[in-house]
Amino acid sequence: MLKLSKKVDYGLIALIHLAQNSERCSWSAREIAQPYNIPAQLMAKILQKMARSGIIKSHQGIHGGYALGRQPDLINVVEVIESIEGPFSITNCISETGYCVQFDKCTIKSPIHLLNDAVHLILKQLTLAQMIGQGMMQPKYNSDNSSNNLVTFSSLPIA
Amino acid sequence: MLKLSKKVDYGLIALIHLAQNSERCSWSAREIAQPYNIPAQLMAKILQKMARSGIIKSHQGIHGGYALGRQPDLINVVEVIESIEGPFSITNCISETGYCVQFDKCTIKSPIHLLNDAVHLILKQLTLAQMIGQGMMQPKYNSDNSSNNLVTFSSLPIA
DNA sequence: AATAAATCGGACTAATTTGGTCCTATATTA
DNA sequence: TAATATAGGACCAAATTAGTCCGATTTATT
Repeated sequence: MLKLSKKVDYGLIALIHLAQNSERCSWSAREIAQPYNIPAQLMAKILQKMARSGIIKSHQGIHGGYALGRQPDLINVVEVIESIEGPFSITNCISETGYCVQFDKCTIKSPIHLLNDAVHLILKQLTLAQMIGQGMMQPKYNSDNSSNNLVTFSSLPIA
Repeated sequence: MLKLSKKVDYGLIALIHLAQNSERCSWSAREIAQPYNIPAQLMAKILQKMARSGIIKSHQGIHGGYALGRQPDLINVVEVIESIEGPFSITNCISETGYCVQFDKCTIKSPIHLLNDAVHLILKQLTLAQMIGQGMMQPKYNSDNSSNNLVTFSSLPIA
């Protein structure tokens, strides 16, 4: 039920690892996986997917490995999810493969859409930079006028 | 990945059905399920769970069935999810059965918690009343001072 | 040139979760 | 007392997710 998959968890852990250990410019899948007890081959797969989407960059060969592909403030959680699991959506009826059988009888389309967009926005606004504590969770004013920032983490209780 | 289950979908559809057809005070599981092509026995299970938590009320016997247990504006999506699937959480590590193996090595606890609370809040604020169009998606001002209304649907793009 | 250690990526298997069915018991009303 | 409903546990099926295996390629080092 509305759960983040382990793969995405692992992906986020890897990104945080890379961000917090950027003095070394190449970490192998095994090196990243080991300290967190994550299966190395699985981690490799996840890193490959994130590499394909440009979130991280890879280089092959004997001293190959991974590093961040962008600065932490330019990497958000939606990208991570989508690079690992494909297009983001909270229900099955909003997939690219077509709509569900019940679609025309479905009474929850529009509220679900609303929910979907709300959650999407939250995930899009959470960046790796925030996750590693660069400006994370401090209340901040939303003084800019790019008014698609409708839900901000800074307005949350824990903040 | 972060998907609403079919059971919750069905639960919401049932609630909307009851809310929009409240002139009849008793709908059987089969009657509710049929028009949406939902398996009747499965719907029965879901209704039973919602009844146990008080969201709907049931009465048994030959002309038994279900009706809303509260007014639509007093029923929110978190309750529905939790009545059907148990405690709400976006990751497995925040379960009541204890924390995951990686917990102490886990670097994403606090951002995940943040996410969890944000999504929880959104779901809690979406009521059945909003879903059936009673005040749904119209922009409205947040003039009350119960300042835990931090994220409002009225502030979303689609609104 | 050979070797070692890494990524790349498809195919496959295992484990878990979710969706759905079946069956028996109990309640209620005509 | 018969018919039709809910209640709910046990169970099976389907789908999804997690994890493994393997062969190919890349690249630095010896």
